[in-house]
Formats: sequence, structure tokens, C-alpha cells
Amino acid sequence: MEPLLVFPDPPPPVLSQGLDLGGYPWTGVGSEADVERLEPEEGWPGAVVVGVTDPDGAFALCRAIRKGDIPLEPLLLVVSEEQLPSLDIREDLFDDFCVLPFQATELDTRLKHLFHKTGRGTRPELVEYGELALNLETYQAAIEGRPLDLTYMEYELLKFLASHPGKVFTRETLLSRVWGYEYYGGARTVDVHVRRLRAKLGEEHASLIQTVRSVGYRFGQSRWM
Amino acid sequence: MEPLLVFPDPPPPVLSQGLDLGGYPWTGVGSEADVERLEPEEGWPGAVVVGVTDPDGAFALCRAIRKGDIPLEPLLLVVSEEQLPSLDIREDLFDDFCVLPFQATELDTRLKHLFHKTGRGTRPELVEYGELALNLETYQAAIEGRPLDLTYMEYELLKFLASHPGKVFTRETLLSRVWGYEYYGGARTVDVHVRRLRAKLGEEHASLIQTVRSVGYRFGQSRWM
DNA sequence: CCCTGTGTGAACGCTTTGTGAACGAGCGGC
DNA sequence: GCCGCTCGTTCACAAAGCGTTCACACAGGG
Repeated sequence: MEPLLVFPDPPPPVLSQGLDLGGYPWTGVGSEADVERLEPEEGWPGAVVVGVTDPDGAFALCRAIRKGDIPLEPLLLVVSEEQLPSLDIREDLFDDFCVLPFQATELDTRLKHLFHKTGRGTRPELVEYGELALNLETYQAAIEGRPLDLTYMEYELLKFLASHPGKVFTRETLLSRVWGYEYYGGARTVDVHVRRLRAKLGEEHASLIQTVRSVGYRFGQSRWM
Repeated sequence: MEPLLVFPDPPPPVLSQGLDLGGYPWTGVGSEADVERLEPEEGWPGAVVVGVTDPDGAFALCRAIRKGDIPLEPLLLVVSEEQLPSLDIREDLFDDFCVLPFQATELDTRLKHLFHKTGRGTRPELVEYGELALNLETYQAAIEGRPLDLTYMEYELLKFLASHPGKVFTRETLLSRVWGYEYYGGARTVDVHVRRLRAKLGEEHASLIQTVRSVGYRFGQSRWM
């Protein structure tokens, strides 16, 4: 088995001991650059990120990992109890989490569970909304069975919107979540991409992306209706 | 939100307290038969199964739940540390688990995470008053289930008023709280927006916003009437 | 009855968004 | 290396939405 990615380097003793006891090989990474530098040939089989000592660095790493060309899965986050309320569930930064202090057996069980879910359940991961379907593995999109020829940014934008149906996002939020946290371009970029998405969705489905004036854009209908 | 299925009945105090603290309604079921008998019309939104006191019964229930016509998701399993090694990962009996003893915040975070992953989303944040409901995420408003087509400022004003029912606000206060602190426009602007709100609320509900002569406006009934 | 405060309809004009087009960086083929 | 393509970004202009203001009518209170 290839070694797990572990952050930070060195990780807390409780984690390294737990991984060693469970027989998991692992490699500590101290920075985002290390993720590429130390990556095994066959890619990382999974990651364990500790967010206790350096929360900002840890969450930034999670984002980078998840936004990469090949999203790294599964990702287990280790946090303290105090951090629990501040975890942003919506961002999908992690697949499971472990609360300090924990026993080695819990860590082992969670990793087993995660590997089983991501390894076995290999049916193509889809994001679906009505007639729209996005295949996360092949980067293909289709509506009413008709394939949509989307560019990369169009796909990413549509994927994000369709993953949160009904919710309104400001242009700034979309720029940070879809384009990346350090994007400083103009907000009108979002408008143009929305316009092209609407065009490719076709007249019939253009209204899937709704404009909420003075706020931003919303995908699909509201949740309670 | 429909109540969660909880096994056994009654569940351990730590669980019921945790659910209550998190604001999750729940229904205790003591047997497999209860699952159908007590099922809400819209189905169970999820389940929490405690496998500590009666492991065999709990796992049998999990299997039954998962083998049903409509697999019940998400399913959170509560176990003791001793049970961890014996958990059968392969059967996909649960989506996540919680190890006793746990804090209410961990339970809450795991439920939130599960609901988000399974697409049901957490309960949308609402401002409600009688038949009126404002969805803070989707920027939509509805009264008696009928959607209100509000503009941005109308929505913001109604949101502010409905968040403080019974309280009287002067026009100046409303301008500063809703429009912004450095707003220097005329106070009559408030009147016009109130008027449009009343019109959109409909004749029946126009009186939700009451005029307090020489003072300002009040939403809903006065507190001591 | 007068004065003040509020409801109402309409018009103005700024802000926001849609739209078409162009620019330029990145990249593969020749 | 050069060319041509794709695609993300930006700009300028047009169109629409909507917040603001004004004038006037009406109501309440002293």
C-alpha cells in the first residue's frame, strides 16, 4: 500500500502511533508544495490532516487537495472538540473527522470505513438535478441525455452551483469557491460564465440558473417549495 | 423537519440530550415493527442506532433498515470503544459512527455532515412569523405557502422587521439598520417600501406591518396585547 | 378647522445585469 | 519557431430593474 499523506510534519504522536499500530504507512508533509514533491507514483491513497496546531494551514491544505486535478480521497480531518462548531460542512473539505483525544481503534475503524466506501463503491459519482447530470469522474455533463460541451471553468461553476441547489451565492463567493481563494479578478467574470452556461443549457433550461438581483445567482428552485 | 428514528426506546440519556440540544426532533423505536408503525408520512429523514445495550438487536435493525425498499439514510451508529474492532465494515450497515462517550457537539457535527453528504441539507435557516417565512439562504419569502416576489430592499426590510416582532422602529432606525449606517436619504423612502410590502403581503396580511403614528412601524402584534 | 403625519400614484435616474466583441495567455500541430 | 486554436478574462454599451423622490390626497388629533 502506498503511504498516506499526513499533515503536518511531524504529526502529533497520537496520530503517528495510531497509524503505525494500524499498519498504515504514511508520509508527513509540511506544506502544500510537499504534496506534489512527495507524491508516490501511483498517487496518494488518502490523507489525514491534523487541524489542531495550525488550523489555517490545515484548512488551506484541504482546499488545495480537494481542488487539485485529482481530488485526494479519502480525507480524514483531526480536530479538537473546540473546533467542531466552526467546521464548514458545506465546503466538503473532508470525508470524515476524528475528535481529539481518540483511541487508536477509532482511527483504525474510521480509516477502514473510509477506504471501504471510496474503494468499493466505485459507481461513478454523479451530481444530479432533474434532467441535469454531471459525471465527476469523466468531467462530462449532460441534460436530458444530451451531452453538454462545457469548458473547464463552466463545468466547475455548474458543478458547484448544482451541488448546492436553491442556495444563493454572491459573485464574490463564487469566485472564491470556484475560482480559488486568492482570486482577485473582476466579479463580472461570473456573469459571462453564467451567460455561457445558460446558452449551453439551452433556452428550455436556461432558467436553472436564476439571477437574484443585488445578491448573486441561484441554481434550481428553493428548497422548501 | 421530520423526527429522526432513534433506537432503542428510550435511548441513553447522552443521546437524547444531545439530540435535544442540537434541536433535532426524534422518535424512539423499540423494535423493527415500530419502524413502519411510527414512520412519518414523508418518511424518516435519518436514523441514529445505539448498539451498546443490545448489539444484536441494533445490528439486525440496521440490516432491516438498509434492506428495505427505501434504504434509510443517513444512519449513524453509536457504539462503545470495545465494539469498534468487531464492526463489520463490509456490510455497509451505517454511514458514520460515534464512539461513547461523546460530546453533544460531535454528535451535532456528524449529523450535519451526514445530512449534507446525503443531499438533504441541514434545516434551512428561516425567519418565521405565523404564516410568513423567510428563507435566508435562498432569499425567498412565502406566506401561507405562497411565494412572495420581493425585491432586494423589500426582502431586507421585511427580514429586519420580522426578526423583531412587536417592536416599533422609527424610520431613521430602519434606514440605518436596513439601508446602512451612512444613509442620508429621505425618510419617506421607508413609507414607500412599507406600502409595497403591504401590497405584496396581500389584503389579508397587510396589517402585519402596523403604522405607529408619530413614531414609525411595527411588525406583528404588540407584545403585551 | 388647521396642522401634522401618512398613504398613494407616478416619474426620474442610478445601479445592476445582459450581451457582443476583443484581447491575450496557454498549448498543440505542423 | 510559428501559427492557429481554445478559453478565460475584460471592456463597452444596451437594457432592464428598482430604489428614490415628489406632489397630492387623505386621516387623526387638538
